[in-house]
Amino acid sequence: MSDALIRKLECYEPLSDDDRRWLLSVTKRVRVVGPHQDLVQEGHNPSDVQVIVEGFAVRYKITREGRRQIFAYLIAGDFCDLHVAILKSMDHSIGTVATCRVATLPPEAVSEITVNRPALARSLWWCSLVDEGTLREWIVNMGQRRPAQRIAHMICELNVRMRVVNLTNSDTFIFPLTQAEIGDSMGLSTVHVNRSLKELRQAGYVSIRDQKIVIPDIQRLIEFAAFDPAYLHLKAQRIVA
Amino acid sequence: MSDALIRKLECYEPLSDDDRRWLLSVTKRVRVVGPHQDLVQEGHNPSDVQVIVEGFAVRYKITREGRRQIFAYLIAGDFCDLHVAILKSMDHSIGTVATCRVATLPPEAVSEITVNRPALARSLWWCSLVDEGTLREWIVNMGQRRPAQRIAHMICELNVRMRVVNLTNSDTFIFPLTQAEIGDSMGLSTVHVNRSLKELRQAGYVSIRDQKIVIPDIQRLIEFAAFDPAYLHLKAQRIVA
DNA sequence: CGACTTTTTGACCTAATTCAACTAATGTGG
DNA sequence: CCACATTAGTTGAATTAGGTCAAAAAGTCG
Repeated sequence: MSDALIRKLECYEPLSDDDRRWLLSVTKRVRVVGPHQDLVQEGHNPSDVQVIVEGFAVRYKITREGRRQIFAYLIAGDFCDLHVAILKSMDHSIGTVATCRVATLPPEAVSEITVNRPALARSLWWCSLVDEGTLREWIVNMGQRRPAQRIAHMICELNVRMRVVNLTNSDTFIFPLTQAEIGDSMGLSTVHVNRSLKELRQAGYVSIRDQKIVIPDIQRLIEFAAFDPAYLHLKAQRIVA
Repeated sequence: MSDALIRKLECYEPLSDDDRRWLLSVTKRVRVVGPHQDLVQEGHNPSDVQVIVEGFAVRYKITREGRRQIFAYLIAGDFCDLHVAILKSMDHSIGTVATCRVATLPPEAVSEITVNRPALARSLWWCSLVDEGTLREWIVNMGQRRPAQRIAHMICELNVRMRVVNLTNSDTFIFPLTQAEIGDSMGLSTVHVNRSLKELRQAGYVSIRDQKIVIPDIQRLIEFAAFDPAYLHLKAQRIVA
């Protein structure tokens, strides 16, 4: 279960047995957080670093006008707040969508990494650079792609990330967002998300049913979405598609 | 001139005299790059880290369909490619807009920082976290704000950043982007940028003329744009507005 | 079962794009 | 320095993509 993080990190560089063991031990204690709960809130300053072990969460911000923008999806193996050591306060919130199991690394674990485990530190740095690349691609998506293509692109990305942590090997995975939440992610109205999904479904690109995404032909979807996974910076090409 | 970087870093934490001197010496040699040149290209893997000393550049990506999305503005004191040490290849390009003076840090300088200058390393980490926050806010901007507000928000942000590096103290600064380039930044057509700018100008919020932005009343603009600079994580509040 | 949320659909409307023309600026070579 | 070429900004009109509103259908959960 909690080896998602390890699987992910090893897409960058193999870990030593010792680092692997240490990570397992330090992420062993998890708590369960129900759906639609905040893991961290904007303005707060958590002292611990949280890692999603299982479930689905999102990074989001609420504007003064009360509109919500979601700008990242967090799945097993993803860090919530690596920034903690440097920044004084969160500039956005993180909320669960589905029930999550969350591990908590105390500040000592973080300093253990930075001081004594340089290989791990490099891997975490890689994570945060990939997150940054993912944000950039998100912007490209919102700015330059038509709605259906936009959703398709997001699905292609998630499919790759799910494969990395072994949550799919057949282009089918759990996706608990509502259409309203997809809309808040992509800057679209709920109604238009619904119509775009219908378009995708009717064209045979994807279907979302019972909180599950099914991609009948991933190559066709990649083509349609103009998806190029370079920004995920995976070493292992086999994972991509 | 080249103290822009120092000014910026000191928004996070004061530097030691030694670090300050070292930074000055290492960013002393600059080259001049004309307008509309790439400083780094997608897919390439530069070995040096570049810092903008003067001028204006953008991070961008071209989609398969040939559409350009700009997702970051680089001004004096900004790093081009801190990722170099970790990632094998750039997932986007950086191009000048106006003529730039660019300093180049060789790989040795980077390892000097990570190995012997932990305070500097922390400051650079802070830079990269702020960049990340800026990307998130960019997404909020594109997804949730109306065009005129979106442009206004971008201007508020730039105004703060310009003040940090001493490129304005009177809410007036050089802004060399064309309306087409603003459009590519914000996901808007050129025509609509033009109309939104007209709206902003007529309402007395901002005017862009001769490559210069003038903000008559920054508080009014901040209010209109719903701008909250928390995501820039500046220690010195006086800088904000 | 009944309350509630989510999905789906239709009708209407507005915001934003596209197309096209024109003006204003900027730059270039003779 | 001027004539010409090129790029950038401005405006109007037509079109369309996407949003809003409203209501029904389907699914979820106590």
